[in-house]
Amino acid sequence: MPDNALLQTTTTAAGLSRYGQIAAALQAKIVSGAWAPGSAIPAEGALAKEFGIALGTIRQAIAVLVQQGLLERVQGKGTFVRKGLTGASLMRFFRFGRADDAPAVPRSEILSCRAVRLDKAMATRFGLPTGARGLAISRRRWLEDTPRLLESIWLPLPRCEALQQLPPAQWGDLLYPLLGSACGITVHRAVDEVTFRTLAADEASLLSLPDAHPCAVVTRHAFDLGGSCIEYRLTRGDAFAFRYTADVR
Amino acid sequence: MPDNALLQTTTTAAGLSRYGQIAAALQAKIVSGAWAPGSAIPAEGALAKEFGIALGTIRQAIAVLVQQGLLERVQGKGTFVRKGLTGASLMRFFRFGRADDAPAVPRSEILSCRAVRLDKAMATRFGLPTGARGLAISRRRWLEDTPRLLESIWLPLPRCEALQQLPPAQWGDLLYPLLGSACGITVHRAVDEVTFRTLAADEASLLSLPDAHPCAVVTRHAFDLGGSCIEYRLTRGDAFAFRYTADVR
DNA sequence: TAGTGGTCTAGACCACTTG
DNA sequence: AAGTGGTCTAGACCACTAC
Repeated sequence: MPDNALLQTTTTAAGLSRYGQIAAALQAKIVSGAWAPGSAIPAEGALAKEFGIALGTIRQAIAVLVQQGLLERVQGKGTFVRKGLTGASLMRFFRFGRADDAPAVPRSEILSCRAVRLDKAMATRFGLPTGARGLAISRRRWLEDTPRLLESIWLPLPRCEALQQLPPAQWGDLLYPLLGSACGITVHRAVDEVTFRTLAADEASLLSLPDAHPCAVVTRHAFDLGGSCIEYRLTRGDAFAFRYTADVR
Repeated sequence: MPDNALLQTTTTAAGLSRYGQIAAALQAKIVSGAWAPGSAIPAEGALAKEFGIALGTIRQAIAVLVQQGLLERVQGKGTFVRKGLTGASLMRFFRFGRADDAPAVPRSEILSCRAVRLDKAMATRFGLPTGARGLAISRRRWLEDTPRLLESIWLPLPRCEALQQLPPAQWGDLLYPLLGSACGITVHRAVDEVTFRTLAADEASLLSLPDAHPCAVVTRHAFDLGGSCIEYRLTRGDAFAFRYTADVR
């Protein structure tokens, strides 16, 4: 079918290759929720037929989204929409306890949770106007009988309204699964920045550490499937328990 | 050519797909130095003919090595063997100076350099027997007129012998390019581990910081193209200048 | 103009998973 | 046995880089 060759010329039409356009179409399906996290997408053959393209091309489009972490291929079973982050991953920065084999989920204690007005910096992160409403949460996390981490969390309020209806006692230990079930938000990506300072008096007392003790501060921006920021979090923990491994190239 | 279909059955023969085998062959060319860093490898068509396979298959093999960071494709020009790391990348952990726009290369001051016997842990890293010879280097790094980092570096000695012939004054500020030019070693990958502690008295004085000041410690294992460890490095710097960004998923 | 990698096709068979 | 993704082929044209 030599006519198809002409279609390739459309390459520059949308400023994107054919498989790029299709990848965008598939991504829209995922972001919109038409294809739910954890579910299988149609088979390659079916998609190829639907879009009127060759198998190799749809495979290339899928490869793009696999690379982005939106899809996951499983031999013989199908291609699946990836579930979001669990949120337990913050513990990767700290090694409490004696052995390094226990990346357990710390118990969460909600210290406070209230609606606030967001200042300019915070509102900008969420793509909201200054003064927009948000949820400010203060949380302490325990490992066995020791307080280990202090967290300050901000969430955009129109989107996370459902959280306010639920009593904090029913939140459980992980925020992200809760955001999924209560608010329908899938946390797909996060950017963590690590810095270092000393603890203020109130922080130190909450963590049972001496005043001015060194602490590591992890500042997290979390994003949903569409790339919008849906959480800003500040986590503080004992600097001497900090340990992180980075692979270069 | 239906006979080629039978060749696919060879898949399990070597426990590797055809493109996997070819990727391994290409990798051997790179690791052995037959294809030098920075040079172009033969064109896809030439390679396909040489191995007697289709274009798509050789492309898949090349894609594997691109993913591994060994090759780099440039549209219209060719496929090139990537040059190794420059080594300047350790500064990504620290933000000295007022603005965050100056990732300058700090000046290197060699404090000491001598041949030593490697203890068990160090020798094991280099794949050498306990007691093998190594080079122990102590280095201080300056930004403008301020000492910023303290480095302890260990290198395996049969391989890095050429360094001993060169007076440290001629080493320059970067170790990896030196390893390349003097010893023919390409540093392809490194693993950095970050922890925090306080400075010992001698360290503090060398860095013009108060005794017991908090410091970040970066422990680096560097590897050559063949995956052998060829450097162990311990870098210490002011914890309050530490800043690192990690992308999750 | 020639050479390179980038995109796309149409169809084949292989390997894995499920019923 | 049927369905899915994984591998491979043979050949076409497109887009970029050089000379």
